[in-house]
Amino acid sequence: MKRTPGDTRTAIIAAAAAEFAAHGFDGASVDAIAARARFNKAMIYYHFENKQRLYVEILRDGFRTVGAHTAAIADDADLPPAAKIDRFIDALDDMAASRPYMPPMMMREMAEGAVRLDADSLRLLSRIFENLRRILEEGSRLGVFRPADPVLTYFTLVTPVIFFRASTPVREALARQHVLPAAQVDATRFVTHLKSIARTVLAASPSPAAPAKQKKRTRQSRPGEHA
Amino acid sequence: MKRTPGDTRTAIIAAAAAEFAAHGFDGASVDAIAARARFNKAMIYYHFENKQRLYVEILRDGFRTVGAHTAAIADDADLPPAAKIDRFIDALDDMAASRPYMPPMMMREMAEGAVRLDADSLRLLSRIFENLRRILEEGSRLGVFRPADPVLTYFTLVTPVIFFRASTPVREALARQHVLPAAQVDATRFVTHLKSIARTVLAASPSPAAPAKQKKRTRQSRPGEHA
DNA sequence: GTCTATAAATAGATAGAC
DNA sequence: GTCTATCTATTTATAGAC
Repeated sequence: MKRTPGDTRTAIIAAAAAEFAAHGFDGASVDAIAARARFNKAMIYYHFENKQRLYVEILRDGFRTVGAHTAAIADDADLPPAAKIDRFIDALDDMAASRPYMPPMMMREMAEGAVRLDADSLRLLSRIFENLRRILEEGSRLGVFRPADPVLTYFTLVTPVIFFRASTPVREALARQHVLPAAQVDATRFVTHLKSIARTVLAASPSPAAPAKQKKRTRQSRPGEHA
Repeated sequence: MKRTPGDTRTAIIAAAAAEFAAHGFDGASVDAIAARARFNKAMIYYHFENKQRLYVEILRDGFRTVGAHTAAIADDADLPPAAKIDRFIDALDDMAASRPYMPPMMMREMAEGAVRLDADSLRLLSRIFENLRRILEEGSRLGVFRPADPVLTYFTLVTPVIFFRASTPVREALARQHVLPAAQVDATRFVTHLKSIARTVLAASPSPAAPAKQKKRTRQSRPGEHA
């Protein structure tokens, strides 16, 4: 149970993230965060200015990570646009997997109009959108995507990932009550599904919806690989 | 400023819905709800057992309405499956428009694992899913839809509507900061976009995405529903 | 850096007057 | 039905010992 120096802050952040995700900003008490981190409440105020700064720091870190990740994808000169979309979706799902507290926190933050996000956090959040927009534009410029509204596309591709992962507990509860199909739908299948939708929807040509009868594309992007 | 009898309860519910949507269950104080309803806090406890019952009642009413609406759509023998999907999406968007507090409340409730929903509320919620499942099955049986996983479909079609409408304040804030395209994307366009995706994704044959030959039906809101 | 103790404000909920 | 006043628990945050 020995703690290495610098760990305290990290432990508090981890505990806070879990509490904020589960109960929201108001529902998560500083006491509960401290208890989960196995520290005293005063410790939190030693390391952080107040509850809100702690909260914002967590979100900001998440936004920054996805922002950097998706920026790298958008910048990759070797990657065709269709592959970039796949990677973009993967980047979101990777965040959700490695930071499971992010989807719930983002859902709540959207729900209350992002009132707790300062300008800096909003900028970081908007960069994710911006990176998607750039990919769409490149695809359109190269003629492989049809012109697509970035906002519409963002909400059809990004938010389902957030929602799906955030709703895992509810889906499991419904499955236990036998109101959902017993067969669990895992995130990997969902992501695959979303990618295929993205491909279909963004395709430039009046291409068919069904891949069944689809002629083999000569040498278009066939990006199945995960990040 | 005269109140007709029976209005008190309604006023409290309206105020509570707005507060819950904006601040969440824990963030919305009974005092604030009472103040918004222009009543005293004690009035709330006269009409409702406690804060949580009031909260659940609001959600339950919303679920029940969409559940009934979508059930009627699924049951409609005259409607082809593709049109039913359109109507299903409309039903969700109608709820979001007439009950703007529902999307935020649903997002928050998902985020915390629906811990406040009793079995009855969960049943009402699951009926919405069930109605979509029935439409998909019918379409598949009739050969006009490809077999589609109802859970995957639910999360690609339903959650974007919720998320999009719940995020209206944030989108507007970002637009004011000029980080989003100035041209506002309105809900109608988004719904149209979603319907076209649904059609493309669900199409059985390598058929065109265009809804060329759909019978025109006046899409009308259900009678006697909430203002 | 970490703790105990406590201040100060606010929460949900109730009693009882009218 | 509606109000004022209040009880009790919990909240964020801080002071100060070690």
